[in-house]
Amino acid sequence: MVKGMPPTTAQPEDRTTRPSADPTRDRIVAAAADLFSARSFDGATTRQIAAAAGVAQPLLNYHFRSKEMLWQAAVDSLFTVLAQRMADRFAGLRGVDAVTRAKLQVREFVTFSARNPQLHRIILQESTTDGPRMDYLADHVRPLYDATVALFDDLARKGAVPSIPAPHLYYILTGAGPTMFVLGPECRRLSGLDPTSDEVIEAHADAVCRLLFGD
Amino acid sequence: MVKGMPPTTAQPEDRTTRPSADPTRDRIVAAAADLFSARSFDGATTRQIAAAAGVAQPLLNYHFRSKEMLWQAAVDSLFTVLAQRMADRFAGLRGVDAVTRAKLQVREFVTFSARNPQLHRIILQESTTDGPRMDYLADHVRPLYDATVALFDDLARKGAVPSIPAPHLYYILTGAGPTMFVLGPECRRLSGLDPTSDEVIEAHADAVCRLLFGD
DNA sequence: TCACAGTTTGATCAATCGATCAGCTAGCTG
DNA sequence: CAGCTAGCTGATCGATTGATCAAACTGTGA
Repeated sequence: MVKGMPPTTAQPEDRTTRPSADPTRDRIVAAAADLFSARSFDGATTRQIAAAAGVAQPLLNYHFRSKEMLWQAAVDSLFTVLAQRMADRFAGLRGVDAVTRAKLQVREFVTFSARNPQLHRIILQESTTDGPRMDYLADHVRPLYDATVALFDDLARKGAVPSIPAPHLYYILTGAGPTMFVLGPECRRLSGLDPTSDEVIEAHADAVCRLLFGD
Repeated sequence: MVKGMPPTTAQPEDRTTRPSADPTRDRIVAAAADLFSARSFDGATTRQIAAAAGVAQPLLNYHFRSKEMLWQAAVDSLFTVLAQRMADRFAGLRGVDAVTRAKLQVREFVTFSARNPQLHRIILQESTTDGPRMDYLADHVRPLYDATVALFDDLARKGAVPSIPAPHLYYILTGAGPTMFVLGPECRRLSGLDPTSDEVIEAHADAVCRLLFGD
């Protein structure tokens, strides 16, 4: 039973330039993120993911030990992209006053979630099941939640947003921002708008900021 | 796992009924609505639904021809309850002026979605897959969408809500209202609030109305 | 009373799921 | 060169899926 030892976890310390597994791994993770977000954990099959990545199905169990751990790797990559994006945006606003910076951060959140609805979809899926995968997600979301709540508390003190308890404001923002894009297919059918177009995304960011900040 | 050979129905009243199908059918539909919303179409198995309804699994194929049609029956029942609830609320507000009536309707929508998140969860699940089941849902949502857009257009003309294009306001409302409760398990972990408690629900309805209507 | 029809169930089907295993390939190492 | 090993695949496993079928139960009408 003990054969070639499968790499247990995703340790970036592997400096091997062998037949280089990393590109293949990345393709699998990207395909997994897409299919898990589109069809949910149960709905996406390992064969579909393998086909989308252009590899054989057993390779998923080779690189990741199970479907569950492949899901975790996909979630990790999505959170990494989101955190990187928000950090970049924050770093680029060093000199700006707090309220203007907050407005731009909200805009960034809306536009990012419009073009990357996968993470929101996965969180919505797992939140209904409420299993151990929800624990995993909550640990990733918590830093973002804490930072956002602190931001809203500060803005409310400054009078920039209505004095609504921060947790409620948080769920109003995370609902009002991405829902139009998470429900993209529905939105297209009902309103005729294309939720992937730049104009619609900008208009929605305008709407959310207008409602939150008053103008 | 109670599998008595006599019918396992724990019904205290067995007076008149022949094996009439309707009560059993209703139990199956209710169990299907719960499990489909909690675990998605693929995640919920027909055996789980049958067990929750207290019947054998082949009975689902007897009353409904397939899993797909059972899902449609569950969706129908959820939409029927929602439409009935909103119609009742609307009928009870005959003499009230338009703006006050709109505020109370928004409150009703928020509190209803808080206590009945199943429908929102199902729509969110299917919107990511975007298959024929999304067509089925869109046809049910369309009347609600049209009515809400017309309402927002009227409110914007009256100056009661910010002059934001109605489709964007619609998705802001359908996002800001139910998301805290659709993400109930996440909300409990991150904020410590109980999204099923009356106080939290009322506070969220306050917050949404405050943001939409300004006061 | 008895046969009939609507309900319900246990047994079981083919299909598909995630996972495992042995074996093939290719590149580095000595 | 030969040997080794990480990367990868075809074949296949047991478990579970939705669905089907014959048989059994039960109240009702004749």
